[in-house]
Amino acid sequence: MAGEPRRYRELCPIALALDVIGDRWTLLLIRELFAGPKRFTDLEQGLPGVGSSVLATRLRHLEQHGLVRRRRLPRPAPALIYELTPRGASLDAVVLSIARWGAAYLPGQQDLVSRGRWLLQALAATADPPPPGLGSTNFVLDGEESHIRVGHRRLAARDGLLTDARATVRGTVPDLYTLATTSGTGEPGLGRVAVDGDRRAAEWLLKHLVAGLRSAANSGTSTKEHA
Amino acid sequence: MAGEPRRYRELCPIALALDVIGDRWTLLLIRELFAGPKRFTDLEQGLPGVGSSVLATRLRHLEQHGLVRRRRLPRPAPALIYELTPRGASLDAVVLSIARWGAAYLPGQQDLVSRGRWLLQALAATADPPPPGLGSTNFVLDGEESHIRVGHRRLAARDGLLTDARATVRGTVPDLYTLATTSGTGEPGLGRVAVDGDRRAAEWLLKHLVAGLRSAANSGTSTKEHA
DNA sequence: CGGAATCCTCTTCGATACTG
DNA sequence: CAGTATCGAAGAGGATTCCG
Repeated sequence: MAGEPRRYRELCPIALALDVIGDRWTLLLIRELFAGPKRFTDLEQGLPGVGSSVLATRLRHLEQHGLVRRRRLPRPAPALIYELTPRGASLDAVVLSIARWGAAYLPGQQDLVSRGRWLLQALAATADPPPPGLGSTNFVLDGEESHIRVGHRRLAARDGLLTDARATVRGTVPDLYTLATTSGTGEPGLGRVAVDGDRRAAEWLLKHLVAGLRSAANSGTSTKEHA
Repeated sequence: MAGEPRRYRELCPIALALDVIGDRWTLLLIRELFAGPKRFTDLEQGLPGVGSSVLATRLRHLEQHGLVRRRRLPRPAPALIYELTPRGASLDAVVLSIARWGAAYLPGQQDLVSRGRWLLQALAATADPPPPGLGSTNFVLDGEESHIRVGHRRLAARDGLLTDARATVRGTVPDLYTLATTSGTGEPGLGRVAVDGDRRAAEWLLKHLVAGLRSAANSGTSTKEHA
């Protein structure tokens, strides 16, 4: 029995929004679903520390509010998956603005759980609109497969590999993190990551991504905070 | 003793952002500060139900992270006020995107606490960039003074009255709420609100505001949710 | 094996009371 | 006015158990 969930009861769009997406774990759960449909267990893996009970409660809440849909996959994959509805996907502006604001905290972090795709989502969120000719690229980071798709006006990071990617970048998450957050003098090139396929295309994409992240991280008025 | 605040400990800009602004009440507190500097007691009034202990904890947290600054006002006003730092003010994109997304929930609400300025913030957040010639306007709603300033590319709602406003709109919050959310056939005019000063200017501004709110509320894929 | 419900402990919240 | 102290209630975190 969850009882009535806590609400603000204010006639204010921010308060009404937070009644739906303001609970702990909710926006991170939505971050996971922006990377593609997920099973319950996938979500547990993508939200370290969440606890199955809280996750089930959040999923039910989001389903009731029409942000998430539960769907049974047809054969040959007898799995129950969760995915964003159009209303849920319309949170992209919210998720992007939070990711851009939070990018200022990315450099210099230690002792945090890391996932390749989180870093790719950060890079995609902070990137400028792609110049013509920039190509979608696959990534295998710490053995985890994901990709960055180059769309019309923005980049998007999702799970899995594309069949039509221009190149595949391989390495560890620390490798890419170092490449992205270390302000080497001039152009550090690829650092320790390796490339299959069109190396030029991968270099160009990475350069575009790193420039965007640095710009977002610096526009944070570089407050180092936390006495 | 608060102990260590709970953190996600993920190398992800969204998780790092939510470690700072994700706690209950925090974004609503920031909403209040976007309307101008506030004393502790003002904030309590603007956050019905918060409890002074939680408010003090949130303010300390935001101060430590460099989003909020505490300042002692000089004579003749021996008051301690809280205000946003530049880093705190850089949350405007986050607050705006949440307000726009949440605007879909505004129509048809009942039994909620209402404040004139919250509604003005909602209208300012969802409004399109102002056309040239649109003028700043004062509002007195349920006796509470606030205003909407017409800026370069956006509107902003704050507390208090401007000395150089084009007009003053007077009425109750339900009056303005009805005017804003009731899709009357064609143009409902001013409804029950009254205008001092340039009536044409006030009508134009209100028309602009209402159009923006309706557009934002409808782009929400009108899911009525919550069984 | 995936998808939870249950149980237990700990933290946080909300409300009231109290203090410099 | 600007908070701190306190306390019952609600929520989160973690492990285990259950069910199809």
